[in-house]
Amino acid sequence: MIQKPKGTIDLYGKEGKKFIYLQNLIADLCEKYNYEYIKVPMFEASELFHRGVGETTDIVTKETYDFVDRGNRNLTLRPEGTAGVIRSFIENKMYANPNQPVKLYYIGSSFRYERPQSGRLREHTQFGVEVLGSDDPMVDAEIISIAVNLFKIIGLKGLVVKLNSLGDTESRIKYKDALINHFKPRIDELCDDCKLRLERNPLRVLDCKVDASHELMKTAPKTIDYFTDDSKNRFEKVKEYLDALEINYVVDPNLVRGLDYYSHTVFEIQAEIEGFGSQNTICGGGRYNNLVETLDGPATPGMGFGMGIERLLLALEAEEIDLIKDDRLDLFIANISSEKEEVFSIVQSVRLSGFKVETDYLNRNLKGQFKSIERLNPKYFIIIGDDELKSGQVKIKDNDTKEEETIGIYDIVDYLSVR
RNA sequence: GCGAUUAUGGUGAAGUGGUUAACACACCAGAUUGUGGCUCUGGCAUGCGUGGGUUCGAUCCCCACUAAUCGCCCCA
Repeated sequence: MIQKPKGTIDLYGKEGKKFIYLQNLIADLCEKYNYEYIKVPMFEASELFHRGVGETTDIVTKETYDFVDRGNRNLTLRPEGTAGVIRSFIENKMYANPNQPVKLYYIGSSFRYERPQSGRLREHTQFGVEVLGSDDPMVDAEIISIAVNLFKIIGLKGLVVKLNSLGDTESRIKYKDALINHFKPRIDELCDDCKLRLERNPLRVLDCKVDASHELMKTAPKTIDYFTDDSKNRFEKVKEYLDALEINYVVDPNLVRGLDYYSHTVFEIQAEIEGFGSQNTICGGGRYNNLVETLDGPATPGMGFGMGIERLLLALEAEEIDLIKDDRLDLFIANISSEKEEVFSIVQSVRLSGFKVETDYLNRNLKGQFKSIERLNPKYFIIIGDDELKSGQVKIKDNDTKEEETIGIYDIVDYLSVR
C-alpha cells in the first residue's frame, strides 16, 4: 500500500468540513478589512527564498524542499508565504497602484523538511496577510487585529498576543554586536545550542530555555537601550493603536523571530491551553521595511503575518469548540420506485431550492434505506414508491417528533420552507 | 539533524516460543418486528508494519529499515 509522505495529513470528514469552513470565514473577514485575495505559485526560484527569508536561517539552510526541474531550473517549494507575495508585488508593479497601501491575503500550503510532531508538519496551510506601502503604526495594529478578531469570531479564548519591537535596522545591527560582545567571552558557560545561536542569530540566545536563569541572561543588554527615539516612539504608537482596538497583549522583550527580514514590530499569538503541544505559536508576523528592496523592488515598507491553519484546528480541538453548528441534513428521500429517474429529479429540485438532501445510490431495499436514514438523521424523510408517483401524494415524516403529514409531491419545498 | 515510546482485522484492543490469534464495536447474511430503530442466529485477520537473523519451531527473542506519536532544535 502506498502511504502519504511523512509529515503530511489527509483532512476529511468532520475535520475537512472545519478546514473549508475556516477558509470561508477567513475570506469573509479579510473582505471586510478590504484585503484582496492573492494566489501565488507553490514553488518559486530557489533564490527568492534564499534572499528573502535569509541565507543563514534554519528554514533556508536545512528545511527547504529544493528540486531541479526538467529545464534545469533551481526551484523550491515555498517554506512560507511572504516572499512569494513580495515577488508578485514587485513583478506586477503593484507599488504603482493608485490605491495605496496594497492590502493582500492568501491561504495555501507551505513546505518545510522537519521532523513531524504535534502541531508540526512538512506540509502545512498558512493563512497570511500583507500590507505594502505604509509605515504607519496603525497598519501594525490592524494586522494584529485581523488575527485577534478571527480568534474572537470562532470563540478561541486561551490565546495570548506577545509583542516586541526590534527597532530599525541600524539599531538592530548595533544591538546584535552588543549581544555578541556580551556573550562571546563566556560562551563556554552556555549550552551547545546557544553557541550555534550566537553565530547564526544572536538574538535567539536570549530565548534559550536551558540557560534562562544564567547570570549572563540577566545582565544582557536590552533592545530598548539601542533604539533610536523614532523607534521608541513608533513602538509606543503601535501600543496605543492596539489599546484603542481593545486588544490585549504582553510585551516580551525576548521575542525574536527566525526570519531575517523583520524590523520594528514583531508579534506572536500563542496558545496557552491545557494539553496543547509544545508547538504553540499559532500566528506570527511583523514588520519588514527592507524586504521589498532586498528583492530588487523600490523601497517599500511592509507588515504581515502567517497563521497555521492546522494549529488553529488543534486549538479548536483543545478547547472543544464545535465550529460546525448547522450541518444537519434537511431531508432524505428514500427511492423505492421503479421509475428512479423521476424521484432523482425531485431530489435535485429540492436541493436547488436550498435544502440539504440525500438519497440512496446503491439501489437498496427499503430496509437498507431506513438504515441510512437512521445513520444520517435528517430532519425529515420521505419514501417515494410507485404508489406515491401515481397519486402525486407523499408522506413527509418529521424525524424528531415522528409526526407524519401527507402533501403533494411538488409541495415538498413549500412544506420545508415554512418550518 | 538528535532523543523517547510504539507498530496485531474496518475500529478499539487482549494474547502466547509450538495444534483453529480472545473480546467489543462496526460491517454482511438471515429470523423477528405495526416500513428502520429492539432482540436472536450465523459470517467476518491462512495472518500479527517490512526485510533479515536466532531456533526443531516466532506474531511473541535479536538486528536493520519504514511509519506513527511525543519531545529538542526551529517554526505556523
